[in-house]
Amino acid sequence: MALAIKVIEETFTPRQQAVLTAALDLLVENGDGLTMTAVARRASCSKETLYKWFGDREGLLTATVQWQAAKVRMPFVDRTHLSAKTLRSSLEQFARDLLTTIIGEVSITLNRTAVTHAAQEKDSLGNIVLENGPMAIRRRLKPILEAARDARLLRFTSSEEAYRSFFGLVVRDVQIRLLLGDKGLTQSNVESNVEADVKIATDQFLALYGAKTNT
Amino acid sequence: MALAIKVIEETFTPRQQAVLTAALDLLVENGDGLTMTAVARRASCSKETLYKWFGDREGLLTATVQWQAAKVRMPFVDRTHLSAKTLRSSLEQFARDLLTTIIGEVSITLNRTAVTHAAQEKDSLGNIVLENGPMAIRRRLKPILEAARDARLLRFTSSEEAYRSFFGLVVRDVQIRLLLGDKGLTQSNVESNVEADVKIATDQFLALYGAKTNT
DNA sequence: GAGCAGGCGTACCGTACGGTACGGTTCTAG
DNA sequence: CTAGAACCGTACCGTACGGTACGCCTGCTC
Repeated sequence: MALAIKVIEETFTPRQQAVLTAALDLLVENGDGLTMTAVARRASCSKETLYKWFGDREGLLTATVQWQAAKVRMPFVDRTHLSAKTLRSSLEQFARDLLTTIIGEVSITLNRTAVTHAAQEKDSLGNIVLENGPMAIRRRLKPILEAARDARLLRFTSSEEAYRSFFGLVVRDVQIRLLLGDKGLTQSNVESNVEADVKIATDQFLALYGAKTNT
Repeated sequence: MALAIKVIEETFTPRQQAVLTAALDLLVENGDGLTMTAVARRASCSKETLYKWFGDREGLLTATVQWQAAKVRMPFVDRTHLSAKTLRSSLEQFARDLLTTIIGEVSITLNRTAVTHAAQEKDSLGNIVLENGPMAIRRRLKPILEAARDARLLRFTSSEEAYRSFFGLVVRDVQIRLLLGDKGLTQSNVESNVEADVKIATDQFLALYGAKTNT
């Protein structure tokens, strides 16, 4: 809980951000096998500086993931006047953002790195990614859903369940396949289908949870 | 393609299977950081034997994942006489198997290992997991769906789309959260909800794709 | 200009681990 | 009984990498 708030406070000097960018680039290129030496060389700084700024490799990695993950910004959705139409477009917006984020190379890298670390009892990176990924969306989406329910546009008993259904309908098997390196799922391949998938997912979600007047 | 067939052929002596079991145990315990020395010690064999049998670390890992992933067996579903009732129970069975597999410690470990390797341009493990996970389910489920469509029990244009919706409705955000080490999602926590989730997912899928007579 | 802080580059250290070599032991074949 | 294969245990080698130390340069302050 303190984490999400802390992230926003966390500020880095431009030079430090340049270092983090280099680290992220290497992460995208070589996966978790990034070397302190490599980062130092890429960022044209000394290893000593890296250790001074970030403590150790883990710290550098955490800073990189944190800094990058916090960049994922969800667009603000107008909640004041909800209609069937604005609700649909809001949902589509959410679906679109979720999908485009998930299929991005940076997101894939961050998720892979976090998964790798979760396999070693180090769940800090996993928590960061969770907090800035699924949980962030959940925090944003649930109020909308509940407002829509109050406005009799949606029907459900548990907003948690509704959120998770939405997530599933949007993400499907795309994320896990990308994480596993499925070559049948190139980025451009998925990208070109985003709009259609967004439409389908939204339609399906509304079919399941929309009040009768919605189609 | 040749891979899926090869897997079945692949046979290991009991002794070798004991070694693979040891390797899997260490994988579950320590994540991908398993050491050849550790495997040798755990399995009471010499490193030289490991290298003789599996070539190198990569080979041992591949053999372990392959051997374990192939153990995931989907129950056979009767396709001969489909009714609304048998269709529903088949779908529930699929959902149940998918969920229980995904939340298992072994599955989590295998997926994490494969994801880790996919981050290093080594996608062989990812392919194995994909082939024995999502793809295996898809291969099994799609014929059922198509048979159900022919029997006027389901309605869809693309069986691929229908399958992916089913997958999404069942898995939702459970797998990615487990892979990321979400502590709010303990195994027992999820386990106790499997039946309820299976029911919900099946209901939702039938609501979306069932012919009108189905509820 | 002297002193000093920040930071670059490089050399260095220790260790962990993949991979190999080798001696000793058990089992099987003939 | 002997030869040899299979395999265990362990010692060993080379390297890669995390982390530290140090020399040097730059720029800033008084």
